[in-house]
Amino acid sequence: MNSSASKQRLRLWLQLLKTSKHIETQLRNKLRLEFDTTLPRFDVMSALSRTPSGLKMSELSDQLMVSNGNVTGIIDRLEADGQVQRVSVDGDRRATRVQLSLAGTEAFTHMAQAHEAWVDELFQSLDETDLASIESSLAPLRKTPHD
Amino acid sequence: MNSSASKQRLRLWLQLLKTSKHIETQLRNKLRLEFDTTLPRFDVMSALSRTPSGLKMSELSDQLMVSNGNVTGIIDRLEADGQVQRVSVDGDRRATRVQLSLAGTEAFTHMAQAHEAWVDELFQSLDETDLASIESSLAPLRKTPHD
DNA sequence: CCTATATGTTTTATGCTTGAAGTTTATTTT
DNA sequence: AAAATAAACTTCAAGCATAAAACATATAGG
Repeated sequence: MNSSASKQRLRLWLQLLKTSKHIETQLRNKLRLEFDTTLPRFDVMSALSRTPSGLKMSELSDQLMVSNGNVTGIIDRLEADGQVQRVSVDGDRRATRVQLSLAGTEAFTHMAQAHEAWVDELFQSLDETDLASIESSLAPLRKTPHD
Repeated sequence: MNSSASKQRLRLWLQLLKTSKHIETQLRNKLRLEFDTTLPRFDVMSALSRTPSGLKMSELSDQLMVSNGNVTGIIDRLEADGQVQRVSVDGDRRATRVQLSLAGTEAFTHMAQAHEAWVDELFQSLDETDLASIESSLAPLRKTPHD
């Protein structure tokens, strides 16, 4: 029962969480002030922008790691605002594919540019060595142990 | 405009976020299944447990980095369940101090023990060198640049 | 076939979260 | 001391989030 390593892991987790929250807060504020939008909406649009042909609802919730019902709500609102559209998937009448509309693509292009610059600034303190080392340390954390 | 470092920072941010979300999901599930509680409730109780004399509402929202109104709601529910109690602060009738009740302290003791073990397991892949190096890299991210 | 089971999405109930506005009490300014 | 300002909470409206149930369509197995 290596209690000291255990405590240190716990402390790292709390710091990881706190850091994420801090960055999220910064980005949320900027998105609201400069583009009058929210982080969840931005995240959804970002995922969609990487696949112009669109993503199924379930693919969206997988990628964003949020529940299905959650995605339904966000897409409902984005669709009402004309930023995305639901199109039917042929060959499967259960599924829906969601894609950015023209307006959505246009809006996202501007936001993405600003967003990248904000992140760049927030992460200024890290040089390429730090980046690579943290990335490689984080990767195994996303694998569930022993299964 | 060092675009490559900028892209790498963005990628790190997305991975940081994804990692936090993954860990949070694991912990949330275990808290629900084993203790029938939620992560926000656990976080509040954890903060309170570190200061038996209690914390003011504003101290809680500072520490947890959530809004005031949010804390009000969580404390309302915890209080209704007898896990915490609001006590008045003498010398300032605006403020409230919140502290764990006897039942809350008892419940938290069990949860904290399990929680530490879960985190220890989720972070197994990191040894003390990794832990120290990540901790020191993360710290500057929580300082707002130039101010 | 046709029943069972699995998949894709939405709905429902409840709780979390935010930002802004409101209330009450303290502190500062004039 | 009165008026302005600030601080500590709570309330409110809207959106985000989850888990579980419901619904609709697909895919298998007998």
